[in-house]
Amino acid sequence: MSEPVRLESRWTTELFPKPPFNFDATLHKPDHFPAADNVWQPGVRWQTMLWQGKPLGLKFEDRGTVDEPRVALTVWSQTKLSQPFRDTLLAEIEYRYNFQLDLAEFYRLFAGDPQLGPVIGRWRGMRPLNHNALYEYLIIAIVLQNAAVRRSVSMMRALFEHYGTRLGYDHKELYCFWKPGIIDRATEEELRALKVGYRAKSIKRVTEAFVRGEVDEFELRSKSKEEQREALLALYGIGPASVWYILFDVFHHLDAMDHISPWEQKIYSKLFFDRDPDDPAGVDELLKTFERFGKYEMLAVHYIWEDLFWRRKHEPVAWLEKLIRL
DNA sequence: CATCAGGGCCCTG
DNA sequence: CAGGGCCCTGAT
Repeated sequence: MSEPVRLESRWTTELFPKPPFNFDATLHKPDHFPAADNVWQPGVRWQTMLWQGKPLGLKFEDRGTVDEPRVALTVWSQTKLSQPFRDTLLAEIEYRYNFQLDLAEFYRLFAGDPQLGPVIGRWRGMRPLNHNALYEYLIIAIVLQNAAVRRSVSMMRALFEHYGTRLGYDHKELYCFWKPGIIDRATEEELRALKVGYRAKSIKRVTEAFVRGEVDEFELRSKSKEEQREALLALYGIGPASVWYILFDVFHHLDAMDHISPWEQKIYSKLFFDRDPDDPAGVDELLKTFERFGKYEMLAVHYIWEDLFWRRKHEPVAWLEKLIRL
C-alpha cells in the first residue's frame, strides 16, 4: 500500500454550540457502522472531510460542559488555508453538525412524556448530525441497502481503499472521500470486483448525476422537504428508505418519520409497545403513536433509538442482538 | 454440500 | 401495485 498523504499545515479554532450541547452523544452515534474516515473516543472525534476539492483532517475536542459548550477544532491540510476558505469551511461545519440547533422547545414539550422524558434527561444536548456531503451520504445509503452491517462495512472499506485518499495527520491514518469524477471514470465491472454487487450500477448512476451537475446540494437545502424528496427519488438506486435517512440526517427535517423497514419495525415495536419482536406491531400503528411528537417526530424517535444503542454499548441488550445481525 | 433470505430498489406485467 | 430478480454472504 502506498504512503498516505501527510497533512502538515495545521489551524486551530473554537466552536460554540448552542447550549445545551452533549459532545459525545452528538459526535458519536453508536448505531452507525464504523468507517475508515473517522475515529471516536470520549471527548474526541477525528474525521476527514473533502471540502472544495481539498482533503482535510479534522479533530474535534470537547473543551466545555453541556451548559457551557466549547469545542476545539483543529484542521490539518496540505497547504495553508486561506481566510475565505476557512470561513466557508466553518459555515459548512456549523450546518452539517447542527451546532446552533435550538432544542429548548422540544424539551419543553416532551420533558413530561412518560417515555421520552427520561430519555431527554439522560441525553440533554444530544443533536442529530451528519458528517458527510450529500454525495457521500448517498454512497453510504446505497451500501446499506439489502445488506447486514458486516457487509456494509466491507463494501465501504473497499470503496475507500480503491477510490479514497489515505490521509496522515495527528498520528492517525484515515481515508477521505473521493471526488465524484474518480468513480465516474471507473467502470461498473471494476466496482463489481469490490463485491458491491448490483449496487455498482447505482453508485455509477448517482456519481454521474453529480458529475453532470444535476444535483446541487446547496440549492436543495433551500427547497421544501417534498421538493428534496422528489429530487432524491429521481436518482437511480435511491428509494424511500434512503430518502428517509437523508431528509433527517442531511437536510435536518426533524419531523421526517415516514418510513419503517421490517427490522426497524421489530425494534420500534419492542421499544414503544414492549411487543415481542416476533409478533411486531403494524407499521400504521407505529406511525400513529409517533404522531404525538408532532413536528419533532423523527427527533423524538432518534432520541429513543440512540438511547437504546448507547445502552447496548455498555451492556448487551439480549432481544436486540438477534435483530441487528453483525 | 445446497438453498435461502436479506438493514431495497427497479422493472415488468 | 404486486412481485420477481439482483450481488453477495451467513445461516440453516
